[in-house]
Amino acid sequence: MNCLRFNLKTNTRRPAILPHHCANCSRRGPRSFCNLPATALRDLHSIATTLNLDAHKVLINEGFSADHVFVICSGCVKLIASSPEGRPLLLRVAGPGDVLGLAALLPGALYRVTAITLDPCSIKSIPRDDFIRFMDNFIDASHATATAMTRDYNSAVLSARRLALSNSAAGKLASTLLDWARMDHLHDGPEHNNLPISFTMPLTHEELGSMAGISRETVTRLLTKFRREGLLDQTEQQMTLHHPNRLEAIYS
Amino acid sequence: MNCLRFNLKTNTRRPAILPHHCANCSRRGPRSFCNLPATALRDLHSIATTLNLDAHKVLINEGFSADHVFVICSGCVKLIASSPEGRPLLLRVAGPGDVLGLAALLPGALYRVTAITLDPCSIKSIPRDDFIRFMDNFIDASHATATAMTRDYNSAVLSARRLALSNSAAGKLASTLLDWARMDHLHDGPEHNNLPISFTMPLTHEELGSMAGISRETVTRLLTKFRREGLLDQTEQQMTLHHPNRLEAIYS
DNA sequence: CGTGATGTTGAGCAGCATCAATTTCGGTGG
DNA sequence: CCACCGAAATTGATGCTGCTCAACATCACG
Repeated sequence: MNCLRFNLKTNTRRPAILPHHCANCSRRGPRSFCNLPATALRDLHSIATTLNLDAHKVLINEGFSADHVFVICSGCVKLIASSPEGRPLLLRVAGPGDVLGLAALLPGALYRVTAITLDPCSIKSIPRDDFIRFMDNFIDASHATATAMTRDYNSAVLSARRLALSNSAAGKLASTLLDWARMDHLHDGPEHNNLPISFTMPLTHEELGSMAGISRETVTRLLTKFRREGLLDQTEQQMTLHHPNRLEAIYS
Repeated sequence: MNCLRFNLKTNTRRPAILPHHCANCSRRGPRSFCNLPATALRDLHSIATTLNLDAHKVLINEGFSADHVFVICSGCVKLIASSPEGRPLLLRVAGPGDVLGLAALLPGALYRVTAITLDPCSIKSIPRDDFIRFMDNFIDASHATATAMTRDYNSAVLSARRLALSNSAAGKLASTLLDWARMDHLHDGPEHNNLPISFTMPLTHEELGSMAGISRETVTRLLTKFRREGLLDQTEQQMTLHHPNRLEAIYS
């Protein structure tokens, strides 16, 4: 299998970062936090600082005082919960339009996760107090924040469920892949169809393992097993699940 | 060991439910959602319906359309994420002052967890639209909601971490107990002391197991092992952790 | 005193983590 | 252009942990 990480570095799907005004942003999708009225966008732009980060840089450090909120303009960021002794747990991968660091809304709170860029990123950074004022001024903004927090919460619940529900490694990996696929295709039609799903998989086996709660070697073994059984295919970073239903049915 | 569940039924610590006005509520603590100015409380009271539920009743059903927000006035409610095949995962136990069903803030969202009362409960039920209007009218209410959602999120992350970080059952159970203890003592002083912690444990071994991601029998075995090693004690529903640090150090 | 839910303890087995060796592949530098 | 390097992927062998099954004890309640 090819090396995903290095393909990423030369990937041109995400173009070079051009500083731009939020009001003219073309990357904004319907599910983006920054899908807001023009007046709110102008305010948001005025209180934000743009960061341009290389790949593999630490954006948020678990345990540090939460004083900034971040909005991803471009690039991917992985969110990790860790503890001194244990291995890291990859909670989710955030993309353009996602908001990070919402724990900062609570006075005196600490960041509960670490955020690390997967590829070069353009990210807006907003001081806590300015963001709270922004929310209080624009009801749309406060609704968008609630939406973002709900998404965070749901994805954390999915993570927990994944790790607990199935006792077999195969089941954990299968539901990790399914959760991922569905996260990318929330806008699509009916949920429980059996059509093949394609999505971008920018993670290494190690990272996938820390997302499913299993070891790197087991990820390799299971992916080859799934491929042999015709359940999925992978070329470059594109992963295709051919029989979502059959993956769903794996629990032992 | 004594039977926790049945003790609970005859437990008088939580008095019989008396309908009362939110403004005069004596149960309201500093961390309660309903720790709000009098004007907001009057509005909250006017839009809410009070439910009095017996123990072991279903309050929220996973997968159903989220159209109500709930505020717990008295009693305990367990939050469960489940899936058709797997065993249930107990995410957390909510108590007085907690808010449930915040997924209802998103239009068209579904409840992602099931909520079941552990003992007789008094719970306020608020229709989605009224709650959103309430938030928009009172900035304090919208801040309190953000606080509640952050607590939900943090507790979901803790659940996920618990299940993933340690590969041994002992580690999972230990961190479950520690998380629980700390949830009850957030207001206390420094975090990393080695003083004994006492708290109420209203769960059966089965429920503890579904919280830690281990089997009922393993819970029994480990609790007796911990007790023999002097790490904890349990009389009735009171559990005392004697050496938090030593519990913390368990990872294999 | 029967019943059902819960707690306790023991024995055996399978699945997965772990360790170890090898391959593949991009990038780098001569 | 080739040799080297390091990161990631792959494959095999082995040991141990905790799940499962099973039998029994205990308790609350009707």
